[in-house]
Amino acid sequence: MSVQERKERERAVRERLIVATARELAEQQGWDAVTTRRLAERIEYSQPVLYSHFRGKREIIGAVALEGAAELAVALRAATSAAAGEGPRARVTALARAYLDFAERNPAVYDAMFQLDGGLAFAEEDTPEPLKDGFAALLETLAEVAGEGVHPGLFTEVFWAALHGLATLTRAGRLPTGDAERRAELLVDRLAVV
Amino acid sequence: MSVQERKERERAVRERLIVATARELAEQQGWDAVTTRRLAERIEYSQPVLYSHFRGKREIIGAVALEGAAELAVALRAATSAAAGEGPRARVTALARAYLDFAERNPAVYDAMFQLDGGLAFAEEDTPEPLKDGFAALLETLAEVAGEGVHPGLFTEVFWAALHGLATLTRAGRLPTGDAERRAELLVDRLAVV
DNA sequence: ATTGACATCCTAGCACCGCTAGACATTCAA
DNA sequence: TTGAATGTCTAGCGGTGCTAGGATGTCAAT
Repeated sequence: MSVQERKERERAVRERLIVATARELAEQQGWDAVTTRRLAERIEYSQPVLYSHFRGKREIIGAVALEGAAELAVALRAATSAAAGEGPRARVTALARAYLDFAERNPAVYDAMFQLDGGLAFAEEDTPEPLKDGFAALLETLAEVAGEGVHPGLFTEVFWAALHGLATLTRAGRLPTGDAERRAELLVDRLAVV
Repeated sequence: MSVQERKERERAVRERLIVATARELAEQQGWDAVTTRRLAERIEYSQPVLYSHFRGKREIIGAVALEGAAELAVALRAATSAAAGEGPRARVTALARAYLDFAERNPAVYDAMFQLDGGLAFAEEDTPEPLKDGFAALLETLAEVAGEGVHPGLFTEVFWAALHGLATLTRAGRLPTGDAERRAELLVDRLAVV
């Protein structure tokens, strides 16, 4: 059965290549430039090969989104644990900064996660693990500043929504550039109960 | 010169028809369904007529966005002035509710304003008047709860971003349905200084 | 009234999109 | 050696935004 195993391995490699290439292309030229033709050309296969791995373009976006969610969770935990000894206030600030930083550095991935339709289920039973984990990473740090009598999950949702709003409006040019840091500080000041 | 005036009037009418039809179609079936062919068919003209009014589809989206911004400003002012005698806290709550309500009732228009590319300039010198006015409507009510030493404009940006995050994440199914009201209350409780 | 210039509008078509049917080659078990 | 199964490709479908160029109508000047 070694032959079959090798084939499966090669298939898995190619699938990762597709996702990585889609992501790269999206970061370089935006998601509009990620067409099945261009993507196929870049991986040096024909278009139908894409459809032997994914049901369609939307699933490819979904795959990039999952990859991004896992990375975001890692980045958030890295930031908060780096500020572990500095009290909840500093941890929340670090969390917010890390979140906004991720959105700014990986705009296409961020879009795949929250802006585009990747066919993923959110806030439901069959929500993929990386997405739940990303939310969990937020919850871990935010739970301790939710305040008395406030449900930590609800508080996390609100905090997350605020960060998401800042991230998207900033990047879409809807907010003046330059004050990003001050806005983040104000948000943490007000929302977090320390 | 009356003939020419009549023609200009008719042109203006047709332009409004295009925008209204695009909006209607978008609200009924989503922006994906708003193709130049379908739009042309609905207004009972051929496709090229659209391009004698707008440079392209993006400008049509932009026109819908401007219309929406004006309506949003009206809705926000109506809500706050209805709660005029109830203190700042009640006014801000009414404002937040009105904003989220508008986003929920007019999803396609909201998308045109903040999600899609309508080719509009935001937060710049040549920002169209309706957009500035929409922000102004927020600012009027929020300025009095910005808190000491906090720039009202900056505070409004943060508050707006939070509302925007709630609106988009809720509608995209990224947040559990049903708790929308509690999230809005929490947001007002924390952000507004009363 | 006729003519010519101008404005208006439509038909037809471009290049591109996501996606798929069916032909072709290759690989493997009988 | 052969037949089936697997893998990949070419070619094409119906759709998209957008536009060139021709047809039609309207007007002022003769």
